[in-house]
Amino acid sequence: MARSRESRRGRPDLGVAAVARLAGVSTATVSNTLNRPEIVAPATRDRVMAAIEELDFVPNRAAGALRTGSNRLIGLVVPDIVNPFYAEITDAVCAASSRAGYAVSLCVSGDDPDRERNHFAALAELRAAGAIVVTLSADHQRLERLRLVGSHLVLVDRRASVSEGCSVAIDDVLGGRLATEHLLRLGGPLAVVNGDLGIPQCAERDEGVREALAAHEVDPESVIMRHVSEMTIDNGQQAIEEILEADRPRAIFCTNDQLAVGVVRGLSAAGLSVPDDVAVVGYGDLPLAWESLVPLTSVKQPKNELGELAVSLLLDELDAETGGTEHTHQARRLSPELVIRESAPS
Amino acid sequence: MARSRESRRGRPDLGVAAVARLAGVSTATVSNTLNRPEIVAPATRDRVMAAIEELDFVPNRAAGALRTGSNRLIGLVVPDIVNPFYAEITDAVCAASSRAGYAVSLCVSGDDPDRERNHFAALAELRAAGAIVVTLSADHQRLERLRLVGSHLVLVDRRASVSEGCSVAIDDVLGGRLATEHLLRLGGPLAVVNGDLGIPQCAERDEGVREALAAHEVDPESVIMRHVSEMTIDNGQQAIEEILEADRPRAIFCTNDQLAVGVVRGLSAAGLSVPDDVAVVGYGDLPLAWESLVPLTSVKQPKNELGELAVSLLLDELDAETGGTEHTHQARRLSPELVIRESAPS
DNA sequence: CTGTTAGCGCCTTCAT
DNA sequence: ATGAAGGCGCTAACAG
Repeated sequence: MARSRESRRGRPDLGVAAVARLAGVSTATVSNTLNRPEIVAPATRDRVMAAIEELDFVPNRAAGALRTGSNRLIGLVVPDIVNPFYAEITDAVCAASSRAGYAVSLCVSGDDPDRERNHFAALAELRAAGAIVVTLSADHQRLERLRLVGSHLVLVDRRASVSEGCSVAIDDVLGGRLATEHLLRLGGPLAVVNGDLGIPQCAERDEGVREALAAHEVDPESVIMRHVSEMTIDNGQQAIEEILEADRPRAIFCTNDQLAVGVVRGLSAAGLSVPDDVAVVGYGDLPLAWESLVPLTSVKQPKNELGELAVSLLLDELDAETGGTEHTHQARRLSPELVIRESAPS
Repeated sequence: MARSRESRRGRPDLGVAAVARLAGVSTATVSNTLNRPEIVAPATRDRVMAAIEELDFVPNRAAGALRTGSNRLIGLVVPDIVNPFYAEITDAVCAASSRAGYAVSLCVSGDDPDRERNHFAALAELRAAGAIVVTLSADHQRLERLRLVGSHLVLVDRRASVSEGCSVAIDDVLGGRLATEHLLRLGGPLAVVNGDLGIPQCAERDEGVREALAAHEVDPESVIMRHVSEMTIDNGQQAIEEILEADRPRAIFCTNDQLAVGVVRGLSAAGLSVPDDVAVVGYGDLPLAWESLVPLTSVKQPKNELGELAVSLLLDELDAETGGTEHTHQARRLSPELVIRESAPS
């Protein structure tokens, strides 16, 4: 096959041998200057570098990977790249990986097990070093299947049941508590607009609410609890309309920013002022929060750290295998914090 | 190195040879079953498939790539993955690539030439088949440098100066004209809030405005033209405040949705109703547009098609090289369309 | 510190 | 339709 020597657009695909010849050294020395510069004599190293420059040599990683059995490539699976939450995690993962010299293979799964599996098959074929997976709904079994493909994996945004591997998640109980405590200081009746408690995140945020209530000796029965099926702006607006028919809360905690925007909108439509009449706290601190008409006080999830930590846990696991150091799986939790804006000032 | 045979977590890394042995055929037949199933006798094929299944064999793509000189991998460079515009393009690119059996290596460049170059170097080392690049500000020279790395590339969202390669962009002149024509029908004074005309997209949208003006015989001098340095919500709000000091437009075209949201906000603050007193059209059709308090009429850019077309142009170019068919570079332009919502109804 | 050498796993021509 | 064999470019022993 003639083309095999011309993958770089016409120019023949030279190899270490050519560089070695030009520099007057052996191929091993070329390989060493590339992979372990420190063990090569500076003078030789310079000569080799010059030759590389001169020939415009680009090492063929496929060959290296074949030889060493693994690639500096990590897979990233996210359910939805348009969602800013996942987009920010992706951003952080790309940045951290690239800093460590790894490429990132992205798969937008749409939370579809098939696409997830396809991507994993591809990663296995590429002999990727590992993968970072952000799964929305995967059950235990589905996760196990993923682990079986073999590459090391770090789970993001899932409360790891067992420490069968590393994981990074956000402490949503704490988030719920922070939001609730902030609102409780206002003294009036509290309302909570949440999603389906079947969703782990929602359940945890709810738990945080209850913790705060208990700590402040507030009767949970006195709190207006509302659940919507989908956590959208429209449903938020509808929820507040229904609430206002019977009650008049002084403060409302919405377990995501979309709901909060809807609630603020409904409140305004009802002639109520935010935050003067009713204070509102959202969750997620998405762009939506600050772009909102009245900028939202919201629970900020450390998405950057999430991504970075995921990469560093993965790298640690990889280094352990290579360097023989010990690696113990960890289930890390990151603390969110409350960002105070106009919808619920301090 | 003991590990080299254990890249898949403990299980030894079997190869075609093991499969061949189990199936009682030669390695060539295994390879054929994998790559050209149609030329293998169905019976043999089934036996091979069974053996593959049985052994849980995963072909090593690195070896194949080494042999054939290229990988089923395409690189994607975007300036900012959190921006929904680029996120949607990324989404489409991932989907289309994966459908074609290609993996996607993502690089978030931050529009930084260095990161861009790093990623390209990595892609070259991986012998990626090609790359899709969405560049914000790259000058001609920077693009040339990218092409030099050798892999085939498709440019997105840049008006390709010369047809040195394929490109896909949106016809922003048309977008500007559509928006303007829609507003012109209202008859009152028109205002345009745009960004720096040094940005090609802004310049084109401006040109579209002028085209529409000319077509309707409206004196460009009668139009209030305003330019902001950064196209943010805040600047939009400020722009409208300044405009209102001297004028009272009946319709406003903002060249992105952020500006439009700001303008709507400023209008409301001034006690003006949208769209009854003033109609507003945005550009981009981002989530922001429909999440806005008064949902924005906006120019929708076909981001999905952008991404898909980019992939298919790239694949065509690759196939041409492999299959010997002809490929002619094309600079495609996609037409935006106006999405009518409340801020400027029909 | 540097050179020699033997494959990594697969694909592919050539012969059967 | 199938088998045998060589080599893609690089790395990591090991020897010097």
